[in-house]
Amino acid sequence: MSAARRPDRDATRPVYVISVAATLVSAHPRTLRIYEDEGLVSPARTPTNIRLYSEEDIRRILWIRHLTRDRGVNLAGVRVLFELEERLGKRILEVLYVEGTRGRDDGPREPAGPEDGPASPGR
Amino acid sequence: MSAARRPDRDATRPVYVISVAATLVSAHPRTLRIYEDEGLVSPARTPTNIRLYSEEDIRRILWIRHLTRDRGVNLAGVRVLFELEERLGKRILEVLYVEGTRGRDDGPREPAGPEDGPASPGR
DNA sequence: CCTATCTTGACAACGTCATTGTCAGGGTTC
DNA sequence: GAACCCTGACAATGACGTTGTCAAGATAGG
Repeated sequence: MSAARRPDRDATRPVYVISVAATLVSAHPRTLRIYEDEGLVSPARTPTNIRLYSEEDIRRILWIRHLTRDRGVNLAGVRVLFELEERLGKRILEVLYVEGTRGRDDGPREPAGPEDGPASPGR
Repeated sequence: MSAARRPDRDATRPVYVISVAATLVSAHPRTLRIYEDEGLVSPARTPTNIRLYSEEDIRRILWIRHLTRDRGVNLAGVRVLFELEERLGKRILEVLYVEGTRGRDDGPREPAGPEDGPASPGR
């Protein structure tokens, strides 16, 4: 599983409908719609207006979940952080994970995000 | 010394007691103590345990006020932002102000760099 | 000495927020 | 036709930010 190296399996490819996406991030569909209303994530839409989340969208949402649940940051804070990330180039948040995983064993392993390991939520 | 031109006017010099500091940032003394409990600011203390805020402390607090009141960020978010700033070296927050002046010109001249700029919140 | 201000700790009120949940009326998918 | 999606609304729950006060004691300055 998780063998995604096919070119056609782009992480930006919209594939998950909201119920699946919600399951993937352990949140209520309602919550995902709220994130979208708040401008924190922008899933693609089918020609008939159905939301489709890509792998990147999922990762971005996992960032939001991490920041809000583990760090106690509210959505306004998440917005500022994303805004900052967008302005300062890329992954500045990744720096947080190094500390977020508490424990000083400088393991070169992946920051171990909520699940797969966060990658910059570039939209 | 490599210090500023005037040791007497060092921005790190502790001078304001809590009531004065509270007035300067338009907050209740209680609020400043909370900021300290949250580890967001660390004013110096006299040998007899009285809090003394420096100009830098004041600026740091003004940042907190701006982020919380104008941006809606909670204290947990402020903590993450400060942490990020500390880790990424310099004033990353300053970037926010460039955009912060967009939309509503709330331009809080106080917090940002009316004098020297955010001057990394230091500790 | 006296009075104002400081200290910590507790408790509370007020408004806001994050999240989940549901109900409605209607469209889409298979 | 059943299961899912859409938007919009309303609400409950728990937590947070800020201000405010009360207490009992230490400190500063005239």
